[in-house]
Amino acid sequence: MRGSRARDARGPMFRPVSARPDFVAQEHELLREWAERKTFARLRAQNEGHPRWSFLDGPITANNPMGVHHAWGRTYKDLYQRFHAMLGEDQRYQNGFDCQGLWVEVNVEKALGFTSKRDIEAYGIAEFVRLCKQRVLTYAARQTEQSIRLGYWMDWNDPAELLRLRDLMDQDPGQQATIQGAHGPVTDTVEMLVGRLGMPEVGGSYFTFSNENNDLIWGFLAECHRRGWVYRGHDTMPWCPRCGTGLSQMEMNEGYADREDPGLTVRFPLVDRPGEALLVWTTTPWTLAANVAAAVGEDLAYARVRQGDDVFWLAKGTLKQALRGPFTVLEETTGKTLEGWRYTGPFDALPAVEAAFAEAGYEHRVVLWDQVGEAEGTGIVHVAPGCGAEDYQLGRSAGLPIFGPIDEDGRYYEGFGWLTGKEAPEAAEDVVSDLEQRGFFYHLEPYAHRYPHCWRCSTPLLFRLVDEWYISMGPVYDQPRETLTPEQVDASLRYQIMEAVDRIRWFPAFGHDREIDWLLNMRDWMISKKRYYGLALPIFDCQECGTFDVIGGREELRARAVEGWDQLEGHTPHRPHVDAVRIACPNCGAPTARIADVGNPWLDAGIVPFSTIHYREDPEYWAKWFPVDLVTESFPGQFRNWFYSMLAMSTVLRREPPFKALFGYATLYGEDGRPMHKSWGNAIEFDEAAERMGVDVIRWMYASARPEDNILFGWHAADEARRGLLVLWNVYAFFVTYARLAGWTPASGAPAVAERPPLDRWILSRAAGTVSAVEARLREFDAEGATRVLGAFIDDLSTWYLRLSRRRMSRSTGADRDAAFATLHAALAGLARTVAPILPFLSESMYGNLVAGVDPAAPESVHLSGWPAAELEPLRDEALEDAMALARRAVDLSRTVRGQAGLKARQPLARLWLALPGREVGELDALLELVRAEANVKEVALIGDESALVDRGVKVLLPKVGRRLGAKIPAVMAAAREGRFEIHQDGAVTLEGETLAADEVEVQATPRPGTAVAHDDGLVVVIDTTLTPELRAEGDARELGRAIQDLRKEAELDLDDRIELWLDGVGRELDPYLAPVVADTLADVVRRERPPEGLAEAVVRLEAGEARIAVRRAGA
RNA sequence: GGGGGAGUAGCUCAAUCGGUUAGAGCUGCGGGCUUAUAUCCCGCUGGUUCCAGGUUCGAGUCCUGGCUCCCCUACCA
Repeated sequence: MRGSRARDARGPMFRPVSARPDFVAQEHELLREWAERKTFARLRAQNEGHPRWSFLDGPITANNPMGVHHAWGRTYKDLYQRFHAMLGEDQRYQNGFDCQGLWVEVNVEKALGFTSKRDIEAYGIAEFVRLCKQRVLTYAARQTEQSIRLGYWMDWNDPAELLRLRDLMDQDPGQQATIQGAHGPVTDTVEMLVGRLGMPEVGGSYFTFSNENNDLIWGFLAECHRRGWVYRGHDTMPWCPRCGTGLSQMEMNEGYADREDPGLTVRFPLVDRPGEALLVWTTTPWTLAANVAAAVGEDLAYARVRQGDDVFWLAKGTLKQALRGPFTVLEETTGKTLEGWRYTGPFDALPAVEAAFAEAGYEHRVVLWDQVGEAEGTGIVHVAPGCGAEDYQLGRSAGLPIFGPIDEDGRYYEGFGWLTGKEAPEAAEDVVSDLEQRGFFYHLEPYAHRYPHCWRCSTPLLFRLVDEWYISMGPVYDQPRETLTPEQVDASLRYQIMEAVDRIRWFPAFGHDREIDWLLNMRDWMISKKRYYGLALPIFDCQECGTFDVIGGREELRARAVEGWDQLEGHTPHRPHVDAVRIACPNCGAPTARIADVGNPWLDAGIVPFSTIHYREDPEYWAKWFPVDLVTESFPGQFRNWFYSMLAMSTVLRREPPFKALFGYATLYGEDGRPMHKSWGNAIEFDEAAERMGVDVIRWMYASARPEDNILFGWHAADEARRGLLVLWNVYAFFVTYARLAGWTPASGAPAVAERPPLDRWILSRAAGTVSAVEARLREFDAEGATRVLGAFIDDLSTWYLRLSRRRMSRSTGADRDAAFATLHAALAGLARTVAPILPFLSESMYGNLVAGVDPAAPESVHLSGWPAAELEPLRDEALEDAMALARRAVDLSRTVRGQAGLKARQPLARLWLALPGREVGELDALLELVRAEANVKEVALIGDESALVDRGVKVLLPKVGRRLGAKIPAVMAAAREGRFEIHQDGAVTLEGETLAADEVEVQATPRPGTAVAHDDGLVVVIDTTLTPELRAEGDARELGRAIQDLRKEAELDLDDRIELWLDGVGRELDPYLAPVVADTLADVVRRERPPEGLAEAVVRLEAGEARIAVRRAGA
């Protein structure tokens, strides 16, 4: 139990630690403890007023429970904030929820069973918007709980309070309520309280539906308008007939998918050439009702062909692909000839078509268009300016009549005869059969292509003539950026944004170029949506004189309102209340209403560097925290979404970047490399992952992932990560186990570090180096590099330090034992603090036991303990680290050599010869002793590489001499391989008559065939394979020792149980070597006789023959 | 359709300025060490470096052509 500290005369002792930890249970316990002790609040208080580190959270859409992919980003967000907190820096800790827009609307519609916008209007916009807000509160509460579970330390709202507001809103949004704010209770109507979430007086997460957020976007839009950048576009836009809204360019990219459409070839009879017709191809038959012209390429070759009784015109290059059946070419000409030819359109009789043509005084004719090609179709393009953006452009420049055939649900308008009221895409079949009956049909075959779909509801998009609102991005100059004049940049917002982009550090670095690329290519920003729940665009459009104005804030609106203010008073600035307000048109004075449109949701997220840092209410505060030090999000999509909108808005408002660094990461997939999908069985819910994997394991997986690569997330990957953490845990568990046995605590004392053996000083140096390397990596947002550094240290600690020091802790006494305990304790405590930002639970558990539990003066949480770099730095000794690396490699080589010679590691050998690379090695004697013990040899002898024990080899440094030697290279290399060379006094080498200077070759020791030798980078190890009877006997004794230990384990004896030992069939030649075995195995009594029945016993195969052994707990 | 990037062991990825025997980790198999370990160590298996040409003493690397995949971008009918 935590808190129940064992105490004896020496003070508190470590609490026992299981070697089979339940990480998940431990995490829950620590969450409770942090909550009880208010650890996070204490951390904030501890750093208050210190130098600042400003992190800005990208809002998570509060529309569903949080997924494991969100946990990836939230791991980064939390670990960098924790790291900077340990550096003592003051932070804001404000989470954000993205609240407005189609995401939420679609889900609420689904819940209500709605299928169209008419359903919403019938239901009531006010009610609908209220349900949208309630949904946001529901999932904000849910995601808050999940984030807390992840260990994410933020200034969270109490989830229960969010749900209470939701329920109060459900009863009556107008009722008064009180919530506990940051500085005391706050009372307001429920609706307004919700609108004030995240504000300074309320605290907690920010919500993009807040009054302040909406208000500041109004200010931004008004500023754009002041500069003349806001305009209304009358254009043909991609349109989702289900959602009843246009899509911006940013949204278009999400929804491309393969689709099959009817590829229809129709005939347009020529008015002035009886019996002849143009052949025209389209994949959208429903647009034929809006046909206005047929376009041909001016210089393209066209042919007049006869097929039976028919004569057709089409591009020469398309004859084979477009025509069915035999044909005869009658004539060839260029597109220019066809210009102006009149033809009969397929739906000329429809009233709407007649009216549009009559108004324009126009008849169907052939026009020239440079975009016409022959790759598909007939080389004659059906032009419907009301049904396609390019058609629209052509229509405008050629002065053609422009009319759109469909309404916002995708149904034909009045005036389209039998088509009226039909859904346009579904009408295709009827259109085809109608054309067949009326003689316009030529051919139909399915056509597969990539077609845009609504990214939200997957409905195929239509192209529809609408009014939308835009922010102009300014001209694109056809010249390199560096040659632009300041005047040119001042005239183009996109280049101003690019200047901000240049001033930001992008991780990974390609982000910079990708953002610039987007800015160069993007069109004007479409900011309107014909929907209900979202930012109310503050554009007031006078129906009398056509002037529009943009209102910059709620107060301005109040001041300028001439009617309807009372209906908005007391409400958040959402539809429908805001729709009631009228202002006086600045031009003609007429009462003017707001346009019905709501805003693009990226406006909501883009303003947060201002709204959430109180740009308007507290400029001094804002200036302290802006620009922020870091934003981080998954990068797919965000270069054109959040990153873009923040950059654009900050550039307009401040002409400076809103953040100094951006860290982006890729996409999360299932373990099988495919997107997570419930029906594919590879999806993992966050809650399930947290409770089965443990969040520290999850965080370690995420932190160690390469952020620019997609991550494959799954149970196997989690098991692998857990194995790594268990190594750390077991080192810790070992320490605690033996420290408790020995009664050692930090209060027991230990020799000064300088007095400890090199191995101790080495691991302390490694700990110090690890902290500083981790710090350097985390300062550069390189969590992956940090985990690699930590992993290497854990490996060193476990497989080298602990393995070599184990006996000092389990069997030694006095200063040597204390030095080992103190060293391992310091290494583990330092490691716990270093790993704390990444593994907040595991580190807290270790620290709580190793430090806080035994030292009342220490900070009570690892997260309050500060970054340990400065404390550990004096322990650094890089020369010792280099030397140790060499020693470890020598031991590895000795094992390789033993393997070659068939000698077990347990078999002592008389001698090991070692040739070191030329450089200086510090503390040589101590290290050689270490190698001796670890390699299990009686003596280590140093040899030079000229020793008779090894051959010498020559490595030709090709990069240096390759150019000079040229064609002689193969012969020279062969000579080097075969040992045909002469080494001169000065180090030069002659091969095949070519003399190479000393710096052009590397002379190295190589194994001589037939000896047990291994080498690596100048290091050579040779062993004496001769076994004397004494060595064999000693080896047998050690084998016996191992077998006894096995038996103890098998008999489930405690580590400190004394035993009685039976050795049957063990020869007297082993006697000189049995003393350490008896001591190690804690044997009080040794009986050289057959063991009695019923004991734990085993048969051991020794060099000297089989022996039977048995153990029994002493006194049992 | 346009632009960019990448194809190397069963999987994930290295390989300096072109340098001669293409390496790691994971997986698999064999062996070893160990009363902290679920670990670790050693070895083995595994390669047409996408394909076809070219340049060079030498090509995974450079050049040409093709194939495949990924990313960015894009309503050509």
